[in-house]
Amino acid sequence: MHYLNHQTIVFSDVAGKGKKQITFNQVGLEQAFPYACEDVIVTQELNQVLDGDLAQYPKLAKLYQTLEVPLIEVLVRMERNGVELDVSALNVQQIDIATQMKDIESQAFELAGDAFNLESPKQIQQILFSEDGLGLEAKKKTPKGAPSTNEEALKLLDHPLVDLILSYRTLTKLNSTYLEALPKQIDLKTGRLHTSYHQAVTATGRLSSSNPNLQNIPIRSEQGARIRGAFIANKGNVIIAADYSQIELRIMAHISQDANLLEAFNNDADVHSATASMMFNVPLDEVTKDHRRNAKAINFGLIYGMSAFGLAKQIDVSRTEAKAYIDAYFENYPGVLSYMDNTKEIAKAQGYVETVMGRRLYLPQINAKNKMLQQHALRTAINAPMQGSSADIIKKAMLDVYQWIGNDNTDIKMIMQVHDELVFEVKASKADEFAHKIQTLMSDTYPLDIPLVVDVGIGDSWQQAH
DNA sequence: CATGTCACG
DNA sequence: ACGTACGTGACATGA
Repeated sequence: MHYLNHQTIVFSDVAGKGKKQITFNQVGLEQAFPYACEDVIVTQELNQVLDGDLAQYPKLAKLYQTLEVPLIEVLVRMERNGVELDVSALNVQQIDIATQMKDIESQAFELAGDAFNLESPKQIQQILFSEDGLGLEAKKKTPKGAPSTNEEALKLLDHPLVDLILSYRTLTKLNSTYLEALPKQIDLKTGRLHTSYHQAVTATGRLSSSNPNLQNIPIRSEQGARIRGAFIANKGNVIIAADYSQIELRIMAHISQDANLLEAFNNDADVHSATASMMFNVPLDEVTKDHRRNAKAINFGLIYGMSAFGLAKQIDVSRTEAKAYIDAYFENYPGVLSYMDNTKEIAKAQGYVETVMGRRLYLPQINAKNKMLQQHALRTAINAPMQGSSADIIKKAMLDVYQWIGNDNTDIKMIMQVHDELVFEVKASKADEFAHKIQTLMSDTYPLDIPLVVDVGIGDSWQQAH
């Protein structure tokens, strides 16, 4: 509509939608024919228009032609490879979890004095906050103004029921999103799980993954790690997982050229400890866990374009203290401060920011009069070059690794990408050799002038690789 | 279909 | 007075 002033027939027009949707092979020819032909024609006409537009931006055209277009083949290969799932392990875990859920449920009903749906925020809200219920004081509201029952809000309450609710939530989340859903999505022909990667969804240049989303497989909790452990290699093979260490902070060091940050990475230091040592003015061997935890929160905050408020909330200190931490940081990393300021100025002046490979993110709200919208755009301006450059670099690595692997290699397959991590299924007897080669290819620092560290793990499950 | 919540990097 | 650290996708509820 925008480029061709033409309204296309959409898929739901010919196949219906929702539960009543039919598959395309059930659509009659008289309907399928114009839809399918129009798709081809429109694609070709769009290509002409967009190719012309892109030619106005030589740097972007090059990024498109040398990075994004060649990557398509790699993504296709990865989608078709798929990954094997240990369904019986998931079934065993599901029985465990079902037992725990029943247990929690009966305890919760007893405390509440009545049965209720533990998965309904509305009912939880009634139980906890209404006069008929426990009459607790709600500390937080949802965007719509209702009392919030999310984890952050519930942790502020002092009542045994909230722990039960939170535990129940964790279990149902894992059960419905992974334990129940994943086995159903196994392809009957290949016996494996095949995701779809989306190359043109995110604002920053990252990929996304859906049906199923293989980029949010649990890892952080114990039960979660057990689910990840059910992603296995085919018989005779092992999983190799290779991930970039602190890639976004390294990119920040590269772009800002801050002397202290560069030095930390050039010496292969533990960056959070190094930050803590500088900020709190203590020798490296006197950095406590608390120092390091706070420094780590600051480092993450920097990547996200933090405010004193946001940092305060994250590490549970007053806004004044948070502000003091931020000031201490910038005193020691002045290059980072000027980078942040420069980025915001550039964003305001040109209306977009760039990654290391020249990918652009346009920020139409950057000069908005509505301060909230503008501030959001400013934070995005800070974050996008780091998140986006990281995406550039791993995409480049995927091309390099794929070129080495070749299209039809049965000894090694690239099977997943999780933003800063590549996962492979490799012949067990060649695991060490391949791990080393992958590490070498991914460690190529182009276009950064700072070392990139790649952690490589070999195991017979994805879990063991971590 | 909107809302709330929560899984990941 | 409100909202407030980036980017995603999936699920259940309930209108």
